[in-house]
Amino acid sequence: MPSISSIVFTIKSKNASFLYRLLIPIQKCRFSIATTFQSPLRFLPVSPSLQQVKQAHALIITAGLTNDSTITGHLLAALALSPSPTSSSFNYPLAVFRRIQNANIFATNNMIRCLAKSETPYDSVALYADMCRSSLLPKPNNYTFPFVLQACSKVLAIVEGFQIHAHIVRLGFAQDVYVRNALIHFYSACHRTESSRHIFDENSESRDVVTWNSILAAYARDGQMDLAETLFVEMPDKDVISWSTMIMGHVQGGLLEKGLECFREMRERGLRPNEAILVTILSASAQLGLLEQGRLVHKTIESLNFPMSVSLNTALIDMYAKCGCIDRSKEIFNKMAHKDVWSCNVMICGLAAHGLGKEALALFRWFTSEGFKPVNITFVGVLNACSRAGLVDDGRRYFKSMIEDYGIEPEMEHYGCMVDLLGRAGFIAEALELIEKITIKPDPVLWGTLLGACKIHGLVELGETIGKKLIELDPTHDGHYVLLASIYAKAKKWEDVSRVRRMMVDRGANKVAGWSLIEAEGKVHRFIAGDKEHERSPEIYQMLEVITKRLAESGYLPDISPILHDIQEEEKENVIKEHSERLAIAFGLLVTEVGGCIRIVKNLRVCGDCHEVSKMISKVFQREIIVRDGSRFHHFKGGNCSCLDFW
DNA sequence: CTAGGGTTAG
Repeated sequence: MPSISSIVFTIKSKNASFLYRLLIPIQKCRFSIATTFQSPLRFLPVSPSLQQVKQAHALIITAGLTNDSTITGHLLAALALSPSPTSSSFNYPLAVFRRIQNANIFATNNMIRCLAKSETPYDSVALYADMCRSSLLPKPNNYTFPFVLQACSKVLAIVEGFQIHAHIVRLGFAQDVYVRNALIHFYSACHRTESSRHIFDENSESRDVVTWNSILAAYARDGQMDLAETLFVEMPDKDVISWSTMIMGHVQGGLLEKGLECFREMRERGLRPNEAILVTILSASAQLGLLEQGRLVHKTIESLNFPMSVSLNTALIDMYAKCGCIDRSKEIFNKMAHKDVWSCNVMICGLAAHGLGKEALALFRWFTSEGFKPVNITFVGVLNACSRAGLVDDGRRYFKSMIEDYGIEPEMEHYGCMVDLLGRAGFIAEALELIEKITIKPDPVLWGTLLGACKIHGLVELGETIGKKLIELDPTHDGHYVLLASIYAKAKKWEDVSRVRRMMVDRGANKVAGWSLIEAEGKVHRFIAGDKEHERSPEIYQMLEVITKRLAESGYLPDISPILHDIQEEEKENVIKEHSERLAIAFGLLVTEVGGCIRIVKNLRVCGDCHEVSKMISKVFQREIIVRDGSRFHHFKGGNCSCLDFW
């Protein structure tokens, strides 16, 4: 290693930018040695650490080159590309920039770039304004605009952006691809999608992949995926960003299947996904509960030798948890060398959803002992865990601790957890008191939760009061009618049941159609109640008969209370028998290997009778059945359920 | 020296 003085000597005797050669480790270079010797700039690593930049800076100082515009410009460029924050307490790049007496355009542009990436991007716009009016600063050129527009996009400086657009036109940079791309991005960030499109259309010659990607992103941000799709098909060459823009646009817009399909198409073309795509696709698989799809993505990650980051591991943990394999989630989580708040939150929430309240709380205790700081969502998981495990005292304690020890303002979700926890455990008065204490407008969801508690505890009168109130509040929400009806049904008040049912029909409440899905033979099979569309429908109905017969032999009597009362008794039994999850289970028994696990995903909550039947099937047919319903997991095994019939 | 997506939890 040469001494500093010899380096300085070398620099002085050769040229200033030669020092990069000495500073940057060879293995971090972007290009081969042969090309790097021709251009010293290329010795910069892709994103230098702050320490590396400071080493370079130290050498610049000792070499007496702090007034050199070009070398300082390179230093500022390195700072802009550095991943570490450079402007927390004092502005390091600005201090460097101020050392130059007559900054050239190169150094000034890089200063604008640093400010645009800083925590105060508006300063970037301010410096641009200075450039325009001060004779001490150079005039903007084509490189200036992408940087300053990036700042405008970040802080949504619409008016300033408009003015800058005018400058661009006046100074004759309106045809520059980079400038145009930056403008499209700026208008998109300000939700001026039509303006983005206008710039895109203005010049069909001056376009590159980024131009196309920018307009795709503009439409995706605006939720206009149909228009994005049209352009996506039209565009000449697509890169990985084009695909990721489309995939993420679909998934974020709720078109989960579309996102998966787009991913499949990309893979068929032999393209390598990036991390954002993989995380998004795992999230889509998780939301849909498609375990096989999720597993396929996991295998893809492995076969690509993709580097496993914390976020990718977190996405996998979440996917396995939401697809019913909480054990796989635990495995991945335990193997992770580095964990963060997010991965722990996902794990805590996953454990809670699977009814593993005690494990969730144990993890939370580990989490705090490791010095992680819990956030609002952490407590949603913790309170849910308490609720599922029936740990009322712990729940009260954690709720208090959240506010007092961690200074987290409770949100509606936290109150929801508390009302659920108290109501479920029978502390109805306390739950009521809590709802009434909340000064902000009480959420119908909270009352709905309490209504659920009334159902569990058979509180007809209170349920009636709350139910009526809720129906009045939102007559189009079908869930409230259903809950109220089932409260009446539980009390065998059949007239009231049919009255509420009729009311629901008359007022045209948006009834959400219930469905259940199961993955088998590489396909997703979705059933609705009484479904006869499936190609193996006859066999499925035969299987239902077999189930009914074998359950009857072991003493099962169907509970007809949850359904319409004004139909004949036998009919009722049939309607229940053909609930979508029953069809899915019957199909599962047909197609999965003997003794294998059956996994079902439902959009609504499991009804009491289906819950009972699932338990019985798990015993009589000796099958593990895992059902993900609208709010939690049920693991049926040997005649029991993990939710302990408490849901 | 220029640009684009920035994902994941309730």
